[in-house]
Amino acid sequence: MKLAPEYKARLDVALEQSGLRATKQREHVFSVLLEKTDHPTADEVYARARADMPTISLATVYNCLETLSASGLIKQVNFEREPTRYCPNLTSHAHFYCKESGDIEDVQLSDEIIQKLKDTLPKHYIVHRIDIAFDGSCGDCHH
Amino acid sequence: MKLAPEYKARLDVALEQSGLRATKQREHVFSVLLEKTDHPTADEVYARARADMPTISLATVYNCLETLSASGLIKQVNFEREPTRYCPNLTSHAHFYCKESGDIEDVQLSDEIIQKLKDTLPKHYIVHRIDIAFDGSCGDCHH
DNA sequence: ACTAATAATTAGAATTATTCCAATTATCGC
DNA sequence: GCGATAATTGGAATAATTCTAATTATTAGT
Repeated sequence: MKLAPEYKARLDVALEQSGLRATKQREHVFSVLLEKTDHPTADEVYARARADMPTISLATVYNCLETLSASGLIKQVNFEREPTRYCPNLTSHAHFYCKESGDIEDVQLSDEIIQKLKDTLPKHYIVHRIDIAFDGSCGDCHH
Repeated sequence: MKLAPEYKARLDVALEQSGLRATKQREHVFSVLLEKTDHPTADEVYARARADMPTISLATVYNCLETLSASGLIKQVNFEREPTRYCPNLTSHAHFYCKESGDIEDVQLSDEIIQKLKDTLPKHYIVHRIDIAFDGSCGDCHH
């Protein structure tokens, strides 16, 4: 679970820009998210992080997820009332949540459709973020 | 805070179809949501409901909001980790959340754009619900 | 209307995800 | 390496929501 040099560099730059320190824990939590991009919850990240860093605390996992989000390295994803999930995919995308399997899939969105959505708003509105979540079944997972 | 006959009829039909009873509390909670469509939270609905029905409990408000949602009379709206809000607008729409004022606005969406979004998914996917939330500032509210 | 069966309401306890707190430990610039 | 500052830690606290068990209301059948 070592962070590839390109991601390590990206992490250092992003934290630096936010005036935050690059700690072992932040690096490790980032690597956990990059390793398996299945949108884990904080608890799941905690469980995975402890495998290699048994002394990390849940509070620190929450702190790291928060600082990584604030630095723009990861995104938070919310579905209804479920626990927040975390995602290192920084491109414009929606999420498809399959009720049958519980899997969450990234759905790439074109700039065009994002623009069309923004165009539905009054012109002077400023958009900081668009969240798009599909609920349904992907049909690939009859169990 | 009396329910207009058309809404009373709609409520009765929808509850009937779900095999649920039309109780005073369900009617009253529905009327609270129709009266001011500003996307109140359960706590806010509770406060407003108590004005005319002082004995209603918070648990009942949650129950009513749940059954009204399940019967398709209202929708639940979630923003990030904030408490769930409730909305009697049943048309296809997104929500715009203004960080400055805290106001939530309905944004009508054309069938065309909804279809375009669905088209980004593999053809065999079945969509039960699409949630679209904008975060930003509406510019109308500099305070 | 009356009764039995079932469903809904109620108040409060329980749960869950998350945040806060105060003490300890680590990091960074010098 | 040292001192200042920031981060981590474990546990307590919080907030929204759900659960539970007892009471009350509604409905269908008589």
